[in-house]
Amino acid sequence: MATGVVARVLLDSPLPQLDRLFDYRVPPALHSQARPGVRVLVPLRSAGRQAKGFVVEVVDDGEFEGVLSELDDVISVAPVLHPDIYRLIRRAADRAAGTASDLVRLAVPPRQVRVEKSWLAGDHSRGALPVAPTIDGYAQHDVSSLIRAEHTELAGVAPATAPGRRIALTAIPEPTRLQGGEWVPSAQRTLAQLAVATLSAGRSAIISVPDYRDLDHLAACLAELVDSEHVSRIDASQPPASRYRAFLRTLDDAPVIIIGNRSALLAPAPRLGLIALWDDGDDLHVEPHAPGVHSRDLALLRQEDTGCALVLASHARSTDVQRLIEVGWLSAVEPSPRRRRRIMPTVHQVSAEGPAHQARIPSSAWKVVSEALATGPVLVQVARPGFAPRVACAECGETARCERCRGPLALPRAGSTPSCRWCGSLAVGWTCSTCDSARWRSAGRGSTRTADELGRAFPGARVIVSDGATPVQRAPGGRTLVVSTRGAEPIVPGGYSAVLLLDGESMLARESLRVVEDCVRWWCNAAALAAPDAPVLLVGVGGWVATALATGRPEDIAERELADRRTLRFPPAVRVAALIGTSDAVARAQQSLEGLDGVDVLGPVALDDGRVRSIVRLDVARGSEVASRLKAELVRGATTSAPAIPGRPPRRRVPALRVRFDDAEPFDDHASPRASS
DNA sequence: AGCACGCCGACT
DNA sequence: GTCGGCGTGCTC
Repeated sequence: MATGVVARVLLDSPLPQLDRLFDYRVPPALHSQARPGVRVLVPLRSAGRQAKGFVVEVVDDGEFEGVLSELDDVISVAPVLHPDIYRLIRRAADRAAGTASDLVRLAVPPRQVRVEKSWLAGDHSRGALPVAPTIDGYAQHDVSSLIRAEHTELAGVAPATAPGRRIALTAIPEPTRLQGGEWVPSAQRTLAQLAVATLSAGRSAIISVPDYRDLDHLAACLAELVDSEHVSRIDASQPPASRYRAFLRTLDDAPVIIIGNRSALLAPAPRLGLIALWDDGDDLHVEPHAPGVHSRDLALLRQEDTGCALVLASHARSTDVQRLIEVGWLSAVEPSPRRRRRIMPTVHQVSAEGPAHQARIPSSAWKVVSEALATGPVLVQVARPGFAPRVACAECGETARCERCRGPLALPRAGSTPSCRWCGSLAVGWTCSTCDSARWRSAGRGSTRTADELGRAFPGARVIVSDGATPVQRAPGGRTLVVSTRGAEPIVPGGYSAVLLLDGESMLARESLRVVEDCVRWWCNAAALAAPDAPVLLVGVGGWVATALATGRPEDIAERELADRRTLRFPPAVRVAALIGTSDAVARAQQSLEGLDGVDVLGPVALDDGRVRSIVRLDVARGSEVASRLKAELVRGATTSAPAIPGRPPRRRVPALRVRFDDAEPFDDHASPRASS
């Protein structure tokens, strides 16, 4: 039916039953302002009740057959939800049985009126684009074709079929020096060069990295290649005003380099030419809020939408990337000439006596470290922060547990009172629950205890401790031992003269689906901070993993891990969806999936809060079907309240059903009492 | 979320 | 015969 100008509006509401477009008539006074992307105010259900929303499209003819209400107002003419971004968000939400508005929250930062006004009034012209830099360390035909391919796309090559435009890039495993003297990981410089090359071709680039240290390195690399007016930094840590300003800048017509973490992938980049993702195996790439999308998925979807180039770069390949390579979606690109970092396994044969014995360092490693210390700093990677990661009863040897919450106790520093790793409470007057003894002893070694021991083993060396709570950004050169927990390793000028990966055994002992690939990633990332020919030693790990590392072929590990997961039907060989809720709701959700090929369900198992959990495993090809059926169950669960049992529970406040896609945690099999939160 | 509609029990 | 309880369902 002809209804005049109609705005199709996405409501700003987390309710799954409102997660679709609503049609509103646009009154003539608002015709010029009600453009796609603007924030609007609309009536909902009854006059007087208003909801906020975003205009997704403006059409002459709505789809809705009934009587249309009128748009109440246009909040601002800034087109903050770009139609391309809406489409991306819609696809990402549908893949994960989530709502579009959950993702809009990530994509569009909270409005800042002053910032917006000055942007609307401002001048959006930019200076000249930079010239294309060379991309160091890679064969020109490998990487430059990424950028050049953009022009063939304009000539009409179908984006999804053009070959060689989606690559898994193995990063150069060594630090590099910028002109200003600052040292950064080579990987960050490569990504910056790729982005600037893209910009010089008149196209935007997005680079997403997991943490703020990567982001700072990236910003430093870009600073010497391109004027800051061409760079926009999108991350949630900045103050609201600058965050909104950086976001609005990506709405301009001029191409821009967008750097940031997860939400950078949802920034509206004009003429997008490149998406690059650093270290996709890092779980900081998983959005903690519902529906928990992974940056890698956003990158893949957006690449498909736009036909831009895609680079997934890392030192150690994730099984997810391995899968994409094996199905032919990505092609692997290596530095040229090949730079392989060999990580040498060291038999855990502790010296019989002397300071190395005290520090529990194998004698061969002790020799390497003492020699390396003469030429520069040495990195020692350990598994855990603090002094002792575990406290045990001195009588019976049982792990000491918190008397309040049963969490394990740890010793934050030498001589301190043990405290609970879960609730943090101090274990004053602790007694063993097994044998009633009041005496405890520390067990295991954390970063500070290792540092103490190493300081004694290598007299005269300066010892620096870096961990997640107090990370050290840069350590000085010279005779320095840097003891660091994984992920907190500082970069040093010229690279470390040796790297010692000390707690391989205990890191691998963790019960998790992804232990092996996580450990390999941590080790390879630490190894990449070493000087080019410096020795890298791994203590306490043998077998096929050690062989692959010793030959400098970590991708063999990804390949084998993926093969194992295929036989076991574990992710990423299949997708998974966790169903959590009342046993009724979970059972109904399972029923809704009956009759689908390539779908099986594990569970339900009871959780400790009375709810149950099932794990749905599905072939990758079944994704949209399973997600849409589960979404329908979520809508039903939110719409109809559960059949009230005449017994106890009168009204439930928690949602009856929660669905979470592609979360490996259910397979991790560590029954932590915190799982309920 | 809010808010209206409707069906059932207790009231003037 | 009618008032109002809250369970049920819809929102352009």
